[in-house]
Amino acid sequence: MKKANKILVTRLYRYRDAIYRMKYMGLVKVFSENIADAVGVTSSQVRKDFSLFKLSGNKRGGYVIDDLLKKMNESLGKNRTQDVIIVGCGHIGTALKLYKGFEKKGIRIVAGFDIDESKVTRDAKVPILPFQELSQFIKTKKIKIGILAVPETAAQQVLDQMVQAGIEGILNFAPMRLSHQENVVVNNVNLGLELETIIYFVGEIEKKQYEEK
Amino acid sequence: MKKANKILVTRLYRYRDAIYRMKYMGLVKVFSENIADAVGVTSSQVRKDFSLFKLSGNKRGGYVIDDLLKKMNESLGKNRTQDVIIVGCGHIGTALKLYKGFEKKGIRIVAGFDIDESKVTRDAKVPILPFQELSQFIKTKKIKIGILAVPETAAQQVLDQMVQAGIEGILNFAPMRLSHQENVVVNNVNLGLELETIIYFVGEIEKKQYEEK
DNA sequence: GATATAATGTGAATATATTCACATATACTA
DNA sequence: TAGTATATGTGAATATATTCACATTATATC
Repeated sequence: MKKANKILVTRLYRYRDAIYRMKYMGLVKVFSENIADAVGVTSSQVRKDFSLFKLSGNKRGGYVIDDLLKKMNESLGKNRTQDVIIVGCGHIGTALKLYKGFEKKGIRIVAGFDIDESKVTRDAKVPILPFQELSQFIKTKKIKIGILAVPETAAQQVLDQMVQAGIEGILNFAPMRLSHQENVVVNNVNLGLELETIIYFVGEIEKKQYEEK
Repeated sequence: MKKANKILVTRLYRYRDAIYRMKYMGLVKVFSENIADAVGVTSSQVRKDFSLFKLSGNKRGGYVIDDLLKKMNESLGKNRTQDVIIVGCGHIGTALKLYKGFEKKGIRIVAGFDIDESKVTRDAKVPILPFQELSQFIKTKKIKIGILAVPETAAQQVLDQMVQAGIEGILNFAPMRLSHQENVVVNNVNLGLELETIIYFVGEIEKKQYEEK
């Protein structure tokens, strides 16, 4: 388990998801090649990644799924549910608040926050609270992870406030890089950028196909 | 403009966004270091990337923003708006349908599709149409790009159908790798995975800080 | 106009990531 | 139980990506 860089860790979570899917299909054993196929990498990549994370199997026998998942869960952490808040309850924030995919990963959205008082719903199962209560909530409930889904113009300021209150990891949907100390983890989801690059490469492929004719 | 790999192209779009922001702030000239700071890379990375894309400036003088943007737009394409459809109008699909950030990038959502007939809204500005009309719509309107926001279990099948009808680029929100021919471009947005990796690295940082004490 | 300064542009050097290839161990077969 | 086939695990080799460093040249100054 050497330098655990982001790309490596991301792949390991992908492997785990794929292996869970295989388990639910009834499989008991897997080979590195099965995992590789499911995730779209080479089998030696899988074995090398496993090696770096001290995940071992049986020579000739592949990996016993239950054992492997147990070890992966130890390394990657799946012991307890993580409480997460959403800051900004516009379209994206609200969609994430209702997104069903987090639960099975042990991620629980515990509250939303919005500056628009008319959006406040204190009694909902997952309440939306006024923005003024954000810092206090983070401190009191010791929230460490937040989703940032506010308008671009407010994003940096809100991030600073969240970090100030104790947030240590942020998933940012504002389409720009936000500055932060290096002891804060920030992942960015930039939807416009994702589409733009798709459009670019579709154009390149079409260009190439045209040239081939 | 050699091997235009994804990571390089993505950075270039980021540079462009940052440069537009600087332009709107009233700047006329930029240096590689300004761009680097805005995007969070080194200045030599910026210059190297520019070099690969045949984007040049003036020695000692930096880059004239308007000239640079013109050249970037030629390389990266921003001549015409791109029509995009959304398949699956659940929480995420609907949020994307309403997302304001696409427009300024020349991306126009022209329709949503859903298997649930009760969601159909033919007369809306951006209509939601029944899933049965998807293939015909793609063919008739020559749609090339689609956002896939259907449940995990349906994703592969729907992707195949979209590609069959003529889609060449897909932004996939289902949390798994989908198989496709290599002349189809697929980008994945895996929200659970993003949060998981944040949680992982927050844990690592906390562990490290604990050990330091 | 001459000189000093500062930024680009890019090969070369370095760092990082992936793949190769094979010794090793284990499961299966007969 | 001996023999064979096959998958792992990992150093070494390769490929890819980033950074260095400096020659070059435009701008600013005097």
